[in-house]
Amino acid sequence: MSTADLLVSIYERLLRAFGPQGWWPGETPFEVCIGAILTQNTAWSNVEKAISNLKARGVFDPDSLLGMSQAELAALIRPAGYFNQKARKIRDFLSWFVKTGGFEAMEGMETSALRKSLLSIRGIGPETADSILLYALGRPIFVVDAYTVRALSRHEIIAPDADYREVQALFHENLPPDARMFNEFHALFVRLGKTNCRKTGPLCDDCPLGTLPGYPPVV
DNA sequence: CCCCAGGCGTCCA
DNA sequence: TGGACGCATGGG
Repeated sequence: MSTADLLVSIYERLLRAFGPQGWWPGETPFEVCIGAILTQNTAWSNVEKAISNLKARGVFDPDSLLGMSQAELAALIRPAGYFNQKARKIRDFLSWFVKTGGFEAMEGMETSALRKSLLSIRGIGPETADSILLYALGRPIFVVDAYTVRALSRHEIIAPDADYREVQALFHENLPPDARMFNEFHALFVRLGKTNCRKTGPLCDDCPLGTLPGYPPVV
């Protein structure tokens, strides 16, 4: 079985097991950007609390958020954890966002150039940048996260210590650049990880991926 | 009490 | 380049 067929097979199994996930769990591209920063190494339930604090205050827009002090912002996003760091990250992102010209300007930028620009923002790393590209802007960029790496490595498709670029290349080089499919695929990895793919111990016997027997490690 | 969550920057070899 | 560490709340 080719690597491409293997990846498609995984996608189909996850989709059959869990159904469409309907990501991103936010209403607007702006909310995706803020959520992507807030969810860094943090449970989504905590991010929801932080975002609802901002909405309740009526400050969930670039100008209002930039208009308050970093300490005020930090207090509002406290439930999301790392609140001092994330307050600075949000401010740095929003400064960039305004300077760049907002979503209208971003739409006009080439994906690779936009990705580089996002990565130049302090606090925006590969996963956060790619989440914005895919889920806020609909670019065909595959998002790699801890769940993705864990699932793939536990099924011996990648090495446990494979780096971000390597894992992303596995998808980019073996699947058509379909943003809708990348969207659903990554969300399904998260869905899988939340219940079925523990860090250690035996593979779950009810794993939708089964044992995927006989596949040599790809990477 | 423990462990973990949809990372990232810094420091140091 | 890459491994260790700090950042922090809330849920199981």
